[in-house]
Amino acid sequence: MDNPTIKEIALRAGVSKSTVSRIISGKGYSSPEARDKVLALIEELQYKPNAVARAMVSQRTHNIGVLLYRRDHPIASHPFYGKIVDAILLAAASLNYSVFVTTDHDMSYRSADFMMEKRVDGLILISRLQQNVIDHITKFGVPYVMVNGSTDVDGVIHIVNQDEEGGRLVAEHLTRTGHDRIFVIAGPQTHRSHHLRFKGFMTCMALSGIEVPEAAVRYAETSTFAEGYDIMSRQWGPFRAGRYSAIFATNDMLALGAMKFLLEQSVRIPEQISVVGFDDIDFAAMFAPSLTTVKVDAGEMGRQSIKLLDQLIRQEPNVAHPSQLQPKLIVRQSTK
Amino acid sequence: MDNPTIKEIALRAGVSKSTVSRIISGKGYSSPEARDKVLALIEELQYKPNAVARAMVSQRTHNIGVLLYRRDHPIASHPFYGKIVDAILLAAASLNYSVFVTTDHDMSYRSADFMMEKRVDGLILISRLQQNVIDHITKFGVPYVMVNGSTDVDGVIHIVNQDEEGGRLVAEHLTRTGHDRIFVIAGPQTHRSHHLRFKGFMTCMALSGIEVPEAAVRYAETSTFAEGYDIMSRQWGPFRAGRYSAIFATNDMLALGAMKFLLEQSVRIPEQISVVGFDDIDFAAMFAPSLTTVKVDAGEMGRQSIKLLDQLIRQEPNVAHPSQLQPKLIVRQSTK
DNA sequence: TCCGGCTGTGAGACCGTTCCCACATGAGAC
DNA sequence: GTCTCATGTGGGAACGGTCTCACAGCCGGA
Repeated sequence: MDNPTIKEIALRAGVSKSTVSRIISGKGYSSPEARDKVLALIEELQYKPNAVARAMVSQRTHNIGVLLYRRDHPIASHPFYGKIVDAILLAAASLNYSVFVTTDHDMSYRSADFMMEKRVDGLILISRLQQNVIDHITKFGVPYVMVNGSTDVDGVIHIVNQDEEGGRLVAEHLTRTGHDRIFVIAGPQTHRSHHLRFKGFMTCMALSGIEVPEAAVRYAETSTFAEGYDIMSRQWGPFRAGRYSAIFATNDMLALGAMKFLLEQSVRIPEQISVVGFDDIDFAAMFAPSLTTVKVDAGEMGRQSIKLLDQLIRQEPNVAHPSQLQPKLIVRQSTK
Repeated sequence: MDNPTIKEIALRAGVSKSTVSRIISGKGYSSPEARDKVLALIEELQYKPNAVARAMVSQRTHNIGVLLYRRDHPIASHPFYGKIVDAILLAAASLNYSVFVTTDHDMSYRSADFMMEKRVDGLILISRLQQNVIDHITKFGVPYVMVNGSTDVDGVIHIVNQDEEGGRLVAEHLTRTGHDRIFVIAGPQTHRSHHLRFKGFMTCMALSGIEVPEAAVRYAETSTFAEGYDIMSRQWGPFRAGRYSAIFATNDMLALGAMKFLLEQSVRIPEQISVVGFDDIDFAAMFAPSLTTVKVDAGEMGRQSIKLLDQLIRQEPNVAHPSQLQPKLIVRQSTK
């Protein structure tokens, strides 16, 4: 039942464990006879090298940790972050890394410390990590990259979308399609991406000479569907009065929540109100009507993150900081 | 930069590594003076025990592997399986397990073998694993549990929903609300849950004396949104003619796809057609109109799976096979 | 003939823990 | 005064690999 060891193989093959090791790793000399015998035994005994023992001597586990911060529940199943995780999993496998996925709550150091005990080769930090957690991790001296984090930290590889540009794309699309009374639902401004999307949008609107008054902006506490729905329900008065012709929400969840409320009030989208979101989560395309949004390439974020992390781990000389990802406007049924 | 070792601590504290080890583990004797000194050094040097070395001697890694099978892309981000993974992650952390998440494609042994090399303490298999993969894993002698797998395997702990009962709930709900012309979209019948949901539904309908003719059933190749949409678009003729008053799809994705198509044809839901899904993924509640469905407690599945796996790992004498989870009908806007 | 290089092999240190065992000290029982 | 027993400590094997080193043959060239 127990896993056979290299010693076991050596014993049966009548050679030393050094020889077996050499044959397995393929470096150093070995005679064809020894090779055949050992290889046959490996097959027969279903020998699987013990990665723990290997890690012990090589000081490399070939494991990496993914840390997600969670406040509002969804984590792996989050429609956006889940996509990043998926891409990481796939890309990591192709580079022979195994991935610990872990979700840090209540901003403790617990998961991070845990990953350190496990001696991961590197870390990927996703979403909003508190600054103190980042400082804590930095002290370990383990390579890490951030993905779509809440803030930029100097010198840290940070994979992000060109969110400001994305905001601009939205403004452009809405103004070009004739909207000038736009309501904005701005997600948590403490988060880099919500902030920049909002900023990019506002800047571009100002440049177009279209005013977005203070009253037309609502700041959301969270970036959830429920929050979008709530905000819209509280704004129902002005909307019924025809004050606005379009809505921009800084992420899809907020946009969909808002849409849901409007549809329940029998508002026709896009005939009466146009809606634009941001992220292009799967559900954006599935909603009825489907949501016009800005695509953030979560898959590419995941792939880049582990590619860069791998370079850091292997200590490649000059790891290029990645360029920000290009957002892309996706026009669907919710705008006209 | 390098992590301090127990030896380092011992040297600085002027004691042997045995003593340090004893103090850290808390078993065996140690003097208060030694304890103070060692504990202070641990704090000062930020000593973190090396889990790799620990695993080496204890033959327990405290790592578990989660294997997901993926054919159609979504994995961690899958609205249903992602929920299970989330619950696993949380529950595992509370039992001090770290979790490797891995996604097996093209039914290879690769991920499974990889997990074995990493010497995980146990495995959780989610969704459709091919029988040969299961056999392969069984040979390792590593404890594992299945969650919502495609087939029941004898003697294997398998955490599933009472899908047949769920199908019954749907039939009951639809007949009670006066529907007798029901169209069914049945997901892949090779998958246990789709099959049982369908079977439970049909059995109950037959008992109610309401016929569901062959022509009113369409079998889906996959269980995706796109498939639901496609199937409905191909059935548009009969629907337009008013042939059916309700739809039951064996999961939410299929149901939502179907609804999306109907809404695009300006069909009013539920006034003209009622729709019922199965799973209660997050989107079901968010869709407009929100979807009546049967809730499958993915969170509970995740929690049970690691609880049971832990018992298997710790070799507790009699691990009770879990009872199937109770499904619950959730009536929302899509039915009347 | 001797020497150097290539081929093939095994002994043993090492990675960072845990744990068993030996041993030393002091107190209390007889 | 010896014999326990509790307390405290350190040495060293073991876990399963990798890797360095020493060494033994053999061949060819000087």
